[in-house]
Order: sequence, then structure tokens, then C-alpha cells
Amino acid sequence: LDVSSNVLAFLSKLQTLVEEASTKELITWSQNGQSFLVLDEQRFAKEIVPKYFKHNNIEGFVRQLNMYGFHKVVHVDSGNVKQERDGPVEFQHPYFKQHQDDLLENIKRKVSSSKPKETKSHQEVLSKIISSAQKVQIKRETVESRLSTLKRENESLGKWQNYRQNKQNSN
Amino acid sequence: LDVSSNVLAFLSKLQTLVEEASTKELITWSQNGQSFLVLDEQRFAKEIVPKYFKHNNIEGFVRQLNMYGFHKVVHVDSGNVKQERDGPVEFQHPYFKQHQDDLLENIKRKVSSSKPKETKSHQEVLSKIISSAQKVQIKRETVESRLSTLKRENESLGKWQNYRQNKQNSN
DNA sequence: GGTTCTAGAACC
DNA sequence: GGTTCTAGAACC
Repeated sequence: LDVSSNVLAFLSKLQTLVEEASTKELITWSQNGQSFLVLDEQRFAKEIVPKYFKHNNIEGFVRQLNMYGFHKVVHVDSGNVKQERDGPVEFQHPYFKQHQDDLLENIKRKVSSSKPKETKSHQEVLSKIISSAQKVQIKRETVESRLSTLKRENESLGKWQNYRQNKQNSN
Repeated sequence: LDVSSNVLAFLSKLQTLVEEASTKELITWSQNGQSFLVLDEQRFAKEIVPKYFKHNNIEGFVRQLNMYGFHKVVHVDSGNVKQERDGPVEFQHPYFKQHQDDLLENIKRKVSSSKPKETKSHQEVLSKIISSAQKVQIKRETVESRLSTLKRENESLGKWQNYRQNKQNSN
């Protein structure tokens, strides 16, 4: 973690990789410095990646790029999208540009967030259902308490009725 | 689309690839025939994949496997998960086994579905909550009917009580 | 239905 | 925060 410039570990490594002259053959800035190129994914993954990361595949590298908001640059040739096979791969981020290190601090890693994407809407639905169930529950409890009151009254009246009945019969 | 055996295009191709003697060096059944192995992802992607699919990368192949319910077999070595670098990659599906072509028809491609992934589990949770709410509702209705019965009895007794009371007073 | 880019989630 | 497997979604 590069604490001095408050830039996260991944970005520091990426920065180094893209600037470094020794890796220029496999990863470097594009012509205009607005994006960077991985010139040979295979070799890059096997030769460079393991020196900087805990793996040697391109997927993990791309996953990290996506986590930091980088996007693959899709090349449009004459109207339709066609990536030539095994050609260079280009990635871009609005705050990752050559000679503009001051922008780097604006790059934020996306939060992993334990909550899935549509949890919110489901959460709302659940809240409503639970709230509704609670109202039913409360109404039931109210009714039950009224029931037990009436039951007691009924028993009292019953006893009194029996008392009157017995008295009547004994007369 | 292999209409004759009702097996989808991808599965037919995969079947061929795994059985084929000529590709045995890069993709073949595992020892016990319960899974299949890609012995060299790099070479497989570049040499075999483009002959069968419209691309030459392993990602597309893996995406299709996942779409059909295949799972990567993760090897556990001495307690912790460790995949050796550039070793064979193993995939498995309960209905994709050597010499058991009759099972193939059970393999279904996952529907793209507008519904997100966890709809099912949420659906289950919702079902339980709704079912629970319904039970509370029914219990409430039962109690309410008992209540109205008791209420009627109570009123009758009350009237009788009043009758006795009045009679007593008038005596 | 197939391919690609990106994201979710589990596990580290 | 990093890595891996799997899925979502757009586009074909």
C-alpha cells in the first residue's frame, strides 16, 4: 500500500507496470497517453503478472481493473465491433493518464458490499410484507385479549346462571 | 443444433471434443470418466477452441460451461485450496459422464431470464413469509369467529341476567 | 443460443 | 484488499 501518496496497492503496481521501461514490450501507455495497452496477454500473464500479483492469469488482473473502474476499450472497425485475434488489449480510466499522476487519487475501488444489487427493492418488498404481517399479528393479539375477557365474563355469567338454575330447581 | 439427439449445439461440440482422439492431448475425460480435463488452457484456447467456436479464448468456453451448469473442480491439497500454476483444469457436470450419453438430455442451458440470480432464494423466503402470514391470518379468523360466538352467548346471558334482575327488582 | 465485458460473492 | 469461480447483461 503506497501510503505516501494515498494510492492503493493495485494502482501503484499498475502505475509502475505501465511506466516501467523494462516491461514496455508487454504493457505500456497508448500513443496519446489516454489509455494503456497489454500487447501480448499470454506473455504478460505468464511473465509479468506473477512478479506483481499472487497469480499468473489475465482474469485476475482484469477483475482488479474492473474493480477500480477501468474499462476495456472496444475497437470499432468500419461499423461493427471486431477485435482482431491476439491483438493488443486496451484499458482506460478517466483518472489514469500519462503524466497526470495527480488524478490518480480520484480512483476508488468499488466497495464489495455484502448487499447484492437488487437487495434494496427486495428489502422494500420484505419490509412491507413483514409490516403487514405484524399488523395482522397485533390485531390477532387484540382480538385474543378481548376473547379472554369475554370468556371470563361468560364463565362468571355461567356460574351465576347455574346458581339461578339450581336455586330454581331446588324451589 | 443437433436435432436428431435433441442435444444442444454446445453440448454436441463438447462431447466431440472430449471423446475425440485427435484432441486427447489437450482435452479428454478424466481417469474415472466422471469429469473432463483441459490439459493446457493456452494451447487449447488457441488451437482447438477456434475450430469449434467463434472465438479463441478460454473465457468464452468457461462461460458456456457455466451456462450449462458445469462446475470447475477445485482441487484441495492438504487442507487448503491450491491450484498449481498452468496445471490441468477440470470441469464436471452430474449429467456429463463417459459412456453415459443417455444422461446428456438432462443438461439444460440456463435461461437468460430477466429475473436476477437470487430470485429463487428470495422467492423461497417470500413464500415462507407469506405462508406464515396466512397462518396468522387464519388463526385470527378462527379466533374472531369464536369471539363472535362467545359474544352472542354473552349477550343472551346478559339479557337473561337482566331479565332475572328486573324480575327480582320487581318482586 | 453464442460471445464479451463486467460484477457478485465466497474465500483468502 | 486480492483472487477465483460463476453469473448478469448487452450485443451479436
